[in-house]
Amino acid sequence: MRDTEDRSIPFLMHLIIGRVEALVNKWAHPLGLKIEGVRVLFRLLAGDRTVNELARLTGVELSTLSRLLTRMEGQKLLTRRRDTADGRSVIVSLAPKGRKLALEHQPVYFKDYETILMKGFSPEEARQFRELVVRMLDNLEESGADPITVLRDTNPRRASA
Amino acid sequence: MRDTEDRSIPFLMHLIIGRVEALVNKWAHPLGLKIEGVRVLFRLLAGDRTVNELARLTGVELSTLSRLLTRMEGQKLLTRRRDTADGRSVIVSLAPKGRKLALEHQPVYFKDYETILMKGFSPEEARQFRELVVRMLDNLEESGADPITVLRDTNPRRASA
DNA sequence: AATCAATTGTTGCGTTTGCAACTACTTTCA
DNA sequence: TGAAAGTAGTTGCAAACGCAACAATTGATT
Repeated sequence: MRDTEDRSIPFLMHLIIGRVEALVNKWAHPLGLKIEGVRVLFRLLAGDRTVNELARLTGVELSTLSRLLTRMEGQKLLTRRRDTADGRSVIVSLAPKGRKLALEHQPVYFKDYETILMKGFSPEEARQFRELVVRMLDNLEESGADPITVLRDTNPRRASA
Repeated sequence: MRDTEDRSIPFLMHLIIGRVEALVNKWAHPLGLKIEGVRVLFRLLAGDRTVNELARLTGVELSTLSRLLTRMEGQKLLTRRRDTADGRSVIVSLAPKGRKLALEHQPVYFKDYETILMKGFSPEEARQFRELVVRMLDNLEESGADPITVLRDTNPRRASA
């Protein structure tokens, strides 16, 4: 007998994400990072961000992120400085070492994991999957889940060097 | 400027799952459970399981699951007993209170979250999405990720009462 | 201007996590 | 049969987590 849960879409997606993130973590381990750290690096490649923005954009809880940033600062991957325009905010930027790492790995990274997942997908299937996923996010938002700000992201503080 | 990550399929799915599980957790909180606990209950509805099987089927790490089971046993939701046939295994069964809870909530649960996600999907779109998700799981497995045993589940130890 | 509300980021604290070590039991195979 | 290898489950431990409380700053209201 087969449980109902077996073919539940949220559960299957949960499984997929779990495996993908395990793969990414294994990949990122030699760099001294976990997947959240990788996400932060790649985000910053587009430009500086406040801690809050990073939290929204990466989906990492604020206090967790704060501590993660402390660690990554210790690894010389990024820097934090207080915003002179708004004294509450802290602006996070890539340090040279972090930029190098991000630039080196970003292109492969994104391509690889999508390639694995979508192997054997026709271009039309890939396109449609992507569209359905975005519609799911919209549906979620309408139904009272937390807003998903990534999809209407604002510009970073300062473009990447 | 828009980051590459914004439209990365794994990241978008990560966001979806995060929101869905937050919703489920909010829903499950009055029951004294979190989403993993809910999954365990629903699994057991189909029949008894060893701890190992439950871990594979729910995607919860073994030691985490062991402790979760201890808590749920304390809540009188389930029982544990050693397998007489194989003295290493522990068989987990629903207690009356847990069965009641699971029976009450399972039908709504699965329907609800899929309904939210797939709102506005045509039957054809829903069918195709499901198919593509399953193909993703297969792709993952081929590419060296941990096996995803859920899709070829064996029978439970003993059918549900 | 003065107060009150709201926002940003960090830290304290109790809980939870996952790895590794461990015990207990079973299977293998020489 | 009897050691060695393998498997199931629990627990110790250090690290990580999220909530709530907090200080610092800015915005709104009068």
